[in-house]
Amino acid sequence: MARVSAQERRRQLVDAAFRVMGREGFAAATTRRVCAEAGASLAAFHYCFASKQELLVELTAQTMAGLVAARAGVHVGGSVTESLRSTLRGYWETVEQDPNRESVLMALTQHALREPALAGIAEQQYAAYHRTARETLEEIAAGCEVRWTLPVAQLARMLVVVTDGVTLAWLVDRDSDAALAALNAFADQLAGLAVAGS
Amino acid sequence: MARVSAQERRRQLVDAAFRVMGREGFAAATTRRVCAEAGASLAAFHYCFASKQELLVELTAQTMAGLVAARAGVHVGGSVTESLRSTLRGYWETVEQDPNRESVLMALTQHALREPALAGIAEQQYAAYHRTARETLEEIAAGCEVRWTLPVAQLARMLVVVTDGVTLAWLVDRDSDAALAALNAFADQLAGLAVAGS
DNA sequence: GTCTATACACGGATAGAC
DNA sequence: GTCTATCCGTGTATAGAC
Repeated sequence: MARVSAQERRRQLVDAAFRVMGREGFAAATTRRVCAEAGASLAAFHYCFASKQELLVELTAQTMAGLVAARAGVHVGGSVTESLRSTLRGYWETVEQDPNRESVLMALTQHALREPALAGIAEQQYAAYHRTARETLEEIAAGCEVRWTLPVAQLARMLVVVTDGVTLAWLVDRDSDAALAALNAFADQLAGLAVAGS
Repeated sequence: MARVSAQERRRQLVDAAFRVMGREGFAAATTRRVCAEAGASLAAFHYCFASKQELLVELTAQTMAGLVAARAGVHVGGSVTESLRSTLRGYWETVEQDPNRESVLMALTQHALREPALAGIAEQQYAAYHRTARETLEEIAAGCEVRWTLPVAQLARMLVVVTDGVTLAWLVDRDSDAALAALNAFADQLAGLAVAGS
C-alpha cells in the first residue's frame, strides 16, 4: 500500500465514497467497499477518520461545495419571467449533468435527520439552500428593477421547495420534459409576485 | 414464543418495523430490532418473509394505504382559491399529525431507487401520488365550475412537487408556519391557472 | 506517521433439529 | 410451524511492524 499523506487519503476516500454511492446507492457505501474503491486498507481508513460518520460529514461538505460551485451564475437579463426561467434552467442543467450529486445529497440529508452523530448537518444544508435562493431572488430583483410583494425569505423557501420537489420526482421517473415544464410554470408564477420599483 | 398464524405475524412485523423506523430511523430498523419490537424470533421472521426486502415492500404498501385513507376528503367549497387552500391545509394536517409516515415513506423511496430487489416500488408510489393529485384537481374544477388552463397532468405534478418539497423542508427544520405559508402561497398561484367555464 | 494483522460485536440469511 | 446454531459481511478498535 503506497504511503500517502493522511490529507490526500481523506480526499481519496471521500471521492471513492461519492463514486460508490453514485453507482450503487447509499447503503452500498460500506467502509470496506469504499476502501477497495480508493485502493486503501481498512486501517488506513480509520487512521484518517475516527468513524464512518466522520467521512459522511466530510462527504456532505465537499458535495455541497461542488454543488454551490456548479450553480455559480444567476441569469439576469430581460424580464423577471425570463430571468427566473433561465436561472431555473441553469439549475436544472446542473442536476441533469450530475444526477448522482443530487441522489447522494438527498440520501445524506435523510440519513443525517435521524443520526445523532450527524445532528445539524441537514439543517446546515437547508440553511445553505435557503441562503442561496434568497441571494438569487435579490439579484434578480435588483437586475430587473422590481421588488417582491412577499417576504424574500418566504419566496426563497418556495424556490427551494420547488427545486427540491422537481428533483425528487425526476429521480424517480426521470421525466425531463415534465421537470422542465414544471420549473417553467413555477418561474411564471413567481414572476407574478414581482412589481416594478425597488 | 406464541404460535400465531403467519399472516398475523406478517402484520405484527410490518407494524413493528414502522414503529422502529418512526422512532429511530430507517437504518435502525434491523431485522433483529424489528423482531424484538414484535416479540418474534429471527427465524419466525424468515419464515414469514423471504428477506428483509420483502418486508420493506409490504411496509411500503401498507404505509401508502394508510396515507391514502388519511387524505380521504377533498375540500371543495367557495372559490377555487379557498378550495385549494383548504385541501392543502387538509394535506398538511395529515403530515403534522403523523410525521413518521412521511419520513418512513421518504426513506423507503430513497432506498427503493437504488435497490434492484425493490425496483418499481418508488415509481408506483409516485404514480399513486400523481393520480391522487390529478383526481383532486379535477374534483375542484368540477365543484367550482372552472377549467384548468394547463394540462391536468402537469398541474398534478406541480402539486406533488410542492407537497413533497414542503414536507421535505419541514422534516429538516420543523418550521410549521413557513410550511403553511408556502402552501397557501402555492394555492393562490395555482388558483390563477383556473378560468370560469367547464 | 503510516500501514498490517487481527479481534469483537452486530447485521442478514440459512440449514436442520424438534 | 418454530427455534437453535451457524455462516459470512460490516463497523469499530487496537497492537505492533516499518
